[in-house]
Amino acid sequence: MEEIHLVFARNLKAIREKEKLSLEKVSQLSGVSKTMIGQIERGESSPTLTTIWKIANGLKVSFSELIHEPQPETEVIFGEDIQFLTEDHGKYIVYPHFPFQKDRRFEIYRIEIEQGGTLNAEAHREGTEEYLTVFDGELIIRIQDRDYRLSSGDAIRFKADRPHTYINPCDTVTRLSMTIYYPR
Amino acid sequence: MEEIHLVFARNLKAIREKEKLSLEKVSQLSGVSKTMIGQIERGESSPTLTTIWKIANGLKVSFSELIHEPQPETEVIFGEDIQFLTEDHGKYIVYPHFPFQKDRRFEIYRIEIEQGGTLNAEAHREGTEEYLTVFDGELIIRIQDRDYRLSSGDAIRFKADRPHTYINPCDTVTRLSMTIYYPR
DNA sequence: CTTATATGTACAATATAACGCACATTATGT
DNA sequence: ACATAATGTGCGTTATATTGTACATATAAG
Repeated sequence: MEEIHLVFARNLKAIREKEKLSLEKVSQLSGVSKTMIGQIERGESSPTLTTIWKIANGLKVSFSELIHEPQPETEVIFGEDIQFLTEDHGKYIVYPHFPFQKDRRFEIYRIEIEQGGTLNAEAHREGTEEYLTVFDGELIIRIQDRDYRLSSGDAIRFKADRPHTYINPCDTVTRLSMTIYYPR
Repeated sequence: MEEIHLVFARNLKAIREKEKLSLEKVSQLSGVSKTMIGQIERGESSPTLTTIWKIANGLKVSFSELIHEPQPETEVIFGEDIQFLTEDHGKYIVYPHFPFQKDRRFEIYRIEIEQGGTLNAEAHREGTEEYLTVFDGELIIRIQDRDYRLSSGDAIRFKADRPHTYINPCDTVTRLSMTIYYPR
């Protein structure tokens, strides 16, 4: 996921050049200093909400035009490029393949749990659902004192707006796909 | 026009309370400090683009949900409440009745020009148009060496993407309505 | 009532956004 | 070529966004 302020930077510069405006002109139109406009365009600064507003008004463009990242029709994410996260002393590894995007309502992760690895997850927002598919090993999902044991090839859907626990009961690694859906 | 960060503040607090989340929880979800969340909600801070992003992601809400100001069906603007601007040593007074809004494409001002008042306006963006209606006095609009003289009751539309000048040639005040339209 | 826990605010310290000015470089005109 | 203006960047200063800790108040538990 590209840094948001770099998206902003690129969009701002594109709009400015499309309108054939100088930094000075944008500065006058928006009431934001020329220096700051330059820094923002170069991605050296993450503008404040009020300055974003000033710029949007000065340029007569919508907020979303400035933060919109053009989505390619096809997108490839290579595993080695993903910045993963770990829990439970490195035994629980999360690969965020498709993080949340405002216009979608879900995000997709890949999870690896080493032998004996465990993770206690807090309750998510009301109505949130999780969809898990196990690819390798065994997985126990504990939800409200109920245990569900899944093997490779199994899948489960459950309401994630309550605490739940992921457990790898075996001595082999467990690998699974996780999709989280946020309603509304 | 209400300050944008106050709109953000209200929306954030509304969403948080709707979800029954504490400041602490929002902090964990977003990775922004509890203190900062509190300050933003109280309108004491104008958050940075990156923190706006963090909050939007943590709460799984769209950017626009946080900056959207619910528009009442009917809105009354009292002249005395308007913060006016002056040019030409106070002889040219601007009352911004309906400033630009992203989803609209125009803004409406009321202008008063004292006797002998003059304003040289820079060229606006390509395609911009102005619609003027004179209510009192006389007005001369100078566009590319052409003078257009208007009296009370007259109106004019012209392309404002070039320099133009407003002149009150009389010894009485000139009052007019100005609508600026931004294409695309 | 007392103790513990949670929730929101006040405060001091730090990081960084924002500004004004000066500089280097590039266009523009004569 | 030269002067002039315009454009974008570097720098020091100021303003403020952000954080962590401590505090106050409320809420729940015993």
